[in-house]
Amino acid sequence: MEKFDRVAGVGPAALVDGLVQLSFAVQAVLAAAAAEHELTVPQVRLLGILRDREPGMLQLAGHLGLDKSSVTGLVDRAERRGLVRRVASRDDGRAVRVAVTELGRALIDRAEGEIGDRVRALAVALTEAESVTLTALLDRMLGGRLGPASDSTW
Amino acid sequence: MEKFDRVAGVGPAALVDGLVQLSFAVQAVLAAAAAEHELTVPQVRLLGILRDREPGMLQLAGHLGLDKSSVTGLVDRAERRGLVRRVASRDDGRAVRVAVTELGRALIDRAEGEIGDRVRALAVALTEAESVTLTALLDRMLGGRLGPASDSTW
DNA sequence: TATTGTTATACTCTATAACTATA
DNA sequence: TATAGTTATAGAGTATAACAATA
Repeated sequence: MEKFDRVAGVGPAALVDGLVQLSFAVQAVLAAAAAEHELTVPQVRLLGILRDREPGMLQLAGHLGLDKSSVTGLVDRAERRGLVRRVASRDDGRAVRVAVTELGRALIDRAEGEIGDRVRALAVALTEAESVTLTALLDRMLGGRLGPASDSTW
Repeated sequence: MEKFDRVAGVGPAALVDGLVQLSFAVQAVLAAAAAEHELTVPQVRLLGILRDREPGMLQLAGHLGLDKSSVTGLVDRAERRGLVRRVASRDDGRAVRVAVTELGRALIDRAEGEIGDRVRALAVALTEAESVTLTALLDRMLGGRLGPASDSTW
């Protein structure tokens, strides 16, 4: 006991604080980078998922962790802007699949580039070795979900 | 070059991905813990700031990074629930200060306890040494803002 | 009956612009 | 005039409950 009390910024409380503060910093960067392309964070997530998928509304809701009715609105707004389109399923008259348009794909590519730049900038204070260490720790915390960039969905 | 291509989950892209994924994980935990006490994340931030301050609306807007009109709404909803109250300033007839009530203080204490537990749980996969390393890296990224827990504001 | 998706409704959060009251 | 705060308005995002159409 008394293992941490003497050093400010160390110990379980500082870890919680750091994780929370960092999450706000990352989200702020995400929102700002998205806004630069007239997107919101949920819209970026939506388009990111659609980059290599053409899911139904329920699958989309599952990916996003949202209610299906929320996804209806999200897709409505994206469709109104020409970023995605609903495609009627041939085998199931009730179902639709959601596909990204060329416009949407171009937009998400640019937005994610900007997001990458800005998030990377959060780590400029770290040496390359520290970045590698951090990446490994994040991977452990996320249960090894940090795979090849291709299926980075968040 | 070709420094990273061979190992999945390492390299700048994996770092960006990890930071983004972690930020979503932390925010989800925050929202869930807050909801358990019928709070939202912005309400938790508000009450957290008021734990050791009694700021005016503009100062509050500064702390939260929001427009003053947004803060009006935030404080309105908290006041309606009896969590905060507006106190008229004696020296300036235009100004109000916002103070947390006993009810609000009790609520934020419980909510932050739960948040601490749940955020800590995100790091269970790490050894104690790794946690210390991670905390130090977070501190570096945040520009040394991880001080004693007392002024943890986010 | 069960499933897929939309609609109706309601709320929180946020911003911009215009306004009130005081300084 | 400048400042502190509110109001009016608008829009995104989210959920719950009820509904329509198809399976």
